[in-house]
Amino acid sequence: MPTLILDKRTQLIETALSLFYERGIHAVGINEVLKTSGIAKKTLYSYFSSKEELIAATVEYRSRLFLNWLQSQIAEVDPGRASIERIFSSLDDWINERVELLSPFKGCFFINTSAEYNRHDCNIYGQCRTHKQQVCELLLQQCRIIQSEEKAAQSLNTSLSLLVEGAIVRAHVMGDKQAAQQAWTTAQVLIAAP
Amino acid sequence: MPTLILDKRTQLIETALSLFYERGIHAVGINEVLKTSGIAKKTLYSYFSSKEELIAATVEYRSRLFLNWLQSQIAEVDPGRASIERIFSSLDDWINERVELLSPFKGCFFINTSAEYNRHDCNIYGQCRTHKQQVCELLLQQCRIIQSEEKAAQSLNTSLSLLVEGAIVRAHVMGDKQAAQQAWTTAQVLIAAP
DNA sequence: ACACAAGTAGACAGGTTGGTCTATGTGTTG
DNA sequence: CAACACATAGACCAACCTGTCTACTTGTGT
Repeated sequence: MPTLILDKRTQLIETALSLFYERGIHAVGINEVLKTSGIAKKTLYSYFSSKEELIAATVEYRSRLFLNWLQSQIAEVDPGRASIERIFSSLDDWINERVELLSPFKGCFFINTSAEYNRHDCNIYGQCRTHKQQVCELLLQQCRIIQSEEKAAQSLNTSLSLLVEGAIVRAHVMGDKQAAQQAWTTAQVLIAAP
Repeated sequence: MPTLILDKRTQLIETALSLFYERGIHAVGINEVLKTSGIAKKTLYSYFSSKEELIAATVEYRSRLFLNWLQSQIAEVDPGRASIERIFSSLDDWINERVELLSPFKGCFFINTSAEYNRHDCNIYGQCRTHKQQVCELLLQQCRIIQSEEKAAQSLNTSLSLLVEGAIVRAHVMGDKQAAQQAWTTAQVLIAAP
């Protein structure tokens, strides 16, 4: 039964994600993932050839989860300015743990993972980079709508991306739970600027 | 000879910092710090009662190093706008590895460390938070000079802090080496805004 | 010359790691 | 019922972890 096969695999990934996100990847051993999920070691190693592979699958899973969630948020409002506002308000929801899917808030999983895996030839690091680029691309689409000139759109995109990343970091490291709101206040100035 | 005593201690901290910053804290064992520094295990445990204590000392050391460096950069120019510009250009120097003292660039040590130690009752996490607040305070002093109204100064301060943190993250995770320059371009809009 | 402080080298203990492997159970299918 | 794929439990291995401890070396001050 293929659904059952996927279930075990998914259970492992979800358990691993939850533990990795909460405490960091190196701090969590395979045995703890197994004990928490109630799955046998042999089963894990039938789906993943190593811990590294489980990590890669976990990062991939989180990336899809996050992008799908963000996209669904944008889909609820008009493209352009309203979507950008929604991105910041969604960020606020995430930071203040109003999104069950992403709770509890422990900063950005990809920033955190990049801290532990930052060698340029490491593909986990590459996955983190790709994820951030995808989020950035999503934002760029909205910038293009309110800035017809491509150069201006890209410039706005970068500025807004800086604010988004900054908000996540301030919220996590400094405990600034209003970071996303302040980021949006700042963003409005940039959008209004000539 | 007290200077010699300090030397061994400092050597350990500097070696640990270099390894921790490059590869993450959990990924580096005590034995590797010892082998790299050429110092005996017994000596380490005469200065620090545990790895945790060495980590704490390492975070403290990096915090002082970074703050002193940043302060010395600001001291070279006029207070106010020029100092803020200098902060962003120093950030650019750091990211692009023109500051030997801080090389090689591997993102922010405190963001990275927060990813591995994020429990609220963990004092290492507290150290990271304190460091960020100190950097922010340094920036606030400059904001106060160009914004006489306290509320406006704080608002500008937060906005600039978001850009600074965002630049560090974009540079590290996305490999955007121009992040600091773009952050400054954005900052100028905010400083000029009414 | 001798005591002493501070260093080195590294064995060792007890625990954890990632990963392999054997033995056993279970549920579906022919 | 028999065969099969898939699961579990957990022993086991070699490597590594933090931290302790013994034994030896060095340099300095009196």
